[in-house]
Amino acid sequence: MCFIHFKRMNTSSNTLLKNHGLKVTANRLIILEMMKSVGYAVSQNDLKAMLNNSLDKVTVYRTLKTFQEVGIIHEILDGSVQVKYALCDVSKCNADAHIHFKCNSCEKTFCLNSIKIPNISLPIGFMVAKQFVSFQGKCQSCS
Amino acid sequence: MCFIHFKRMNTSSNTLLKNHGLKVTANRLIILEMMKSVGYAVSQNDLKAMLNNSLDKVTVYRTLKTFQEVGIIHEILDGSVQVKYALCDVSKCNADAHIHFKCNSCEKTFCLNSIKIPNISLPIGFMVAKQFVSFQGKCQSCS
DNA sequence: TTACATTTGCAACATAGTTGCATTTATTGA
DNA sequence: TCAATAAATGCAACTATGTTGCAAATGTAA
Repeated sequence: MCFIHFKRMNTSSNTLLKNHGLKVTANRLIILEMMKSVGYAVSQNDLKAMLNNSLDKVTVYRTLKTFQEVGIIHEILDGSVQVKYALCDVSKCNADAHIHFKCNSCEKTFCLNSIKIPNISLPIGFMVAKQFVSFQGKCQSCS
Repeated sequence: MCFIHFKRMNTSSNTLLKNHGLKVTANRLIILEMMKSVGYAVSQNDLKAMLNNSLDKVTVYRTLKTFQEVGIIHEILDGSVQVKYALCDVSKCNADAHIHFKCNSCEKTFCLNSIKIPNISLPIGFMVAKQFVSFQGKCQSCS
């Protein structure tokens, strides 16, 4: 296998995993690199296909779950059937909750990291723990 | 069957269907009445269970799809896996896009019809067709 | 009341997500 | 450097959800 190669290839992915208390494995590095390079949100299946089905779907599933738990990636619900995932911009994902956009032409979903969710006040008694904001339409490249 | 009974039972559901160009059937009336009475958003499966599995899941699926197409109900993405649906407040659902709230205690999701989605400007080139805004946390009754 | 188009339920299939378990792999400390 | 150990991986099998085709049942309009 080529895991030593991978380990040396990208130090930042390597330390990213370690900093979150995860073991550095070939699969985790491959998935991380792939998510970094594509630049848009991917589903479990997208990832598997992008990697030419070289990984079992369960491995992808559990890797994404783990990454999400430790805060390396975050979940995105964009109105399509599958859940998508994207890398967190900074360590604290929730601290700068941003907007997501799904293009109905190219079918890609991505984070608009610079567009923060505005402050919306709810009736008394509501306690907000998490916010989901997704828009659909046409992205810059497609319009 | 009891469809004549149902037809007479609730005139408003009856005319609601007719006004949207739909045939008045027993199943449609039952689903409509159920959604009116529960007061929160339901998934395909929720509905089927609430009706004691008396309807086939395909019927529920197609009925919800039809209702959505004609604008009787709208889709809600609340951060859980399944899509949920709720009755539209007025005929034009999109015209007054509102916020949704999912309570993590009672697990109910509902429309906050009075809280509109604020204007969020995106970078030039983005065309927004649809907006999904959901908050999670504790609702009034549970906090 | 009949004719016709639509709706419904069944069967079957498609897709996504999930668990248990045996094997493989990474990390730690000697 | 290597053995011991805990964690990660792949396979098989399963659950839940969403979807289509088609024949039978039902609603609507004339």
